[in-house]
Formats: sequence, structure tokens, C-alpha cells
Amino acid sequence: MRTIDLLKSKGVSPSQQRIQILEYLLKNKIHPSVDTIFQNLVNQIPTLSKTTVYNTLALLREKQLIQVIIDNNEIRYDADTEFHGHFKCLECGAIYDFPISEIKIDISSIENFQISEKHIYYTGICALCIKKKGDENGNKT
Amino acid sequence: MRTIDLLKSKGVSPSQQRIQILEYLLKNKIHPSVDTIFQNLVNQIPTLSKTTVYNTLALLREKQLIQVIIDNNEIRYDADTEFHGHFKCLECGAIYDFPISEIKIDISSIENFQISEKHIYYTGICALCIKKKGDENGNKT
DNA sequence: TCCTCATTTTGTAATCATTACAAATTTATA
DNA sequence: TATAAATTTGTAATGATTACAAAATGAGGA
Ligand SMILES: [Mn+2]
Ligand SMILES: [Mn+2]
Ligand SMILES: [Zn+2]
Ligand SMILES: [Zn+2]
Repeated sequence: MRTIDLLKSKGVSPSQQRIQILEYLLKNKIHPSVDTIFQNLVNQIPTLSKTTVYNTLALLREKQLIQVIIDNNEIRYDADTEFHGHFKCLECGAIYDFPISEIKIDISSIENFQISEKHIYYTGICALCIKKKGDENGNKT
Repeated sequence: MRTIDLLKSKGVSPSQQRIQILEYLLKNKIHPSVDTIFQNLVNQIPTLSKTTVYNTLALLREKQLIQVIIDNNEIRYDADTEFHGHFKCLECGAIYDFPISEIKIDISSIENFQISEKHIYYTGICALCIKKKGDENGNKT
């Protein structure tokens, strides 16, 4: 489905800014921050305002076209709304996806609760950064 | 174990501020924010500075005496460092615990990653707030 | 085509949690 | 007690997010 139709299907009128922001998220699965999105689109839309990025992301989230990743310092965004886990590398800042097939919880403590969002968020150091560190230590020239 | 000994066991010198902050977290399992902690302790320690609360919490976290709950607006703290899930009520702001016995993930995508923290964070509306809402609608006087 | 009104976008100022930092205080040690 | 190290404090700075009102856009009707 084209981005325009995706927006229309949720009753959102497809302005240039909205199309571009959603398209950026659909094409760049890097869980970008508001600032990353802004920096990458301001070339194509020179008049773009950061407020528009914030407003649009809030709207897209409301319409469940994107999800938000709770992060320590800044919020990051994801056009993949299927349930999956996220791993944030504390070294390079990258956020990786990982699939989750099942969670066993004793729901007795949150029985009758109405759940709207589920976040699985790991932190640590990614394989690339571990390797990089190893190389640095190995190369005692 | 007394709070003082708990601190000593991690090599942290037990100042009055540190004792009180950790003790507060141990006795009040409400996942308080920095501000809640500060407001509740400033009576006992009138000279207490919010910076000290921040510094102490960062130290206690480093020493793994407490864990941090990633939240949308503000960071919340938990002296229970055992792995468990958190549910935040979007209505009243309360954070509930729930036990997790097992998570099945396909680790192939994050193989060789070094994991340091695992967060399971749900949001929604708690049973109390659902009931409250129902009562309000039912009481059409 | 031009006008009008609703929607959307923009820019700036305000907010608010967190951090930086240097001075003041407390604590440990000799 | 004297001295140095560790800790705490208060204030200023930072930085992401939000509020808000003016400017731009765009669809529909005369
Ligand atoms: Mn993702
Ligand atoms: Mn907890
Ligand atoms: Zn990395
Ligand atoms: Zn509630």
C-alpha cells in the first residue's frame, strides 16, 4: 500500500510533511529520534519545522501507524507496529529488533488491567561494539 | 541486613543521605520518582539537595542496589533488583509489579550481544481506575 | 477565477527533568 | 588539632518536549 493510502485508511489527510515523515520511517528501520528524522528530511523540505515532526509523530502514534520506543534520553520511533523486542547498544546507540514468541507471566497481579502497550527493552553492548573493543585491545602496536 | 551494611557490602560509605534514600526505597515499594523521594525526605533532612538525590540514585544504580524504570516523562526507581515486569497506569500514574517466569526469544538476532538490563514495561489502565470510571458512568444521578 | 474558512505548518518562547560545576560542609586520618 | 579527601549543596546550564499564535496551504463554493 502506498504511504498516501496508508494515511487515508486511518482518516489522516496526507500532507507532504506527513507523507515524508511516515515514508522515512517505513524505509529507514533504524528507530530514529525526532532529531534524526528532522535532519534527514529538512533537505527535501527546507521549511520543515521540528514542531511539525513532533506533531506528526504524535498523530501517527495515535492512529497506530507507528510505535514509540521508550528510551532513557530521547524517544525513538518505529513504523513496525508488530510486537517485538528492542535492544539498545549503550556504546553506539543503535537499537536492534528481536522477535519474541512468548512471555509467561502470572497475570494474577494485573488481572482486569487494560493493557495498551507492551515494551520489551534490553540494553547492553552489541556484537559490533564488542568486536571493535576486542580489536582495539588486541592491537597493542 | 541493615541498610548501612547493605551499603558497606558494596563499598559505599554510608552517609546519612545515602542511608535515608536507600531506606526510603526499601520501605516504599511504589517506584517513586526523584521528586517523590526528595519531597518525602526533605522533612527529615531539611538541607537535602535534589542534586544529592540524583547523585545518590546514580551511585546506587551503579552498585546494583537499585534498578531504574524507564518511563515516558520521568525516571522512576525500584529497590527490588530481581527481574520482574512493570505496568504503568496512564490514568493514575501508579506503577505495578508483575512476575515473569519465562520469555521465549529467537536470540539469533542478538547473539553474542552483552545484555546488561532487561525491562518489561506495559502501559494501560489499572483495575482501580477502570472501576472508578465505571462507577462514574453508572451514577447518572 | 477569486473568496472564504478550516486545516496544517511554522517559529519562538516556555516548561521541566536532568546535569554540570564550583563552593561549602562533613568525614577520615595522622 | 591539622590536613586532605569525600560528600553535599545551590545555582546555572542543558536539552528534549510542549504551548501557542501567526503564517501558509488547500478545498469548496460563488
Ligand atoms: Mn523495532
Ligand atoms: Mn518493581
Ligand atoms: Zn553498538
Ligand atoms: Zn490507575
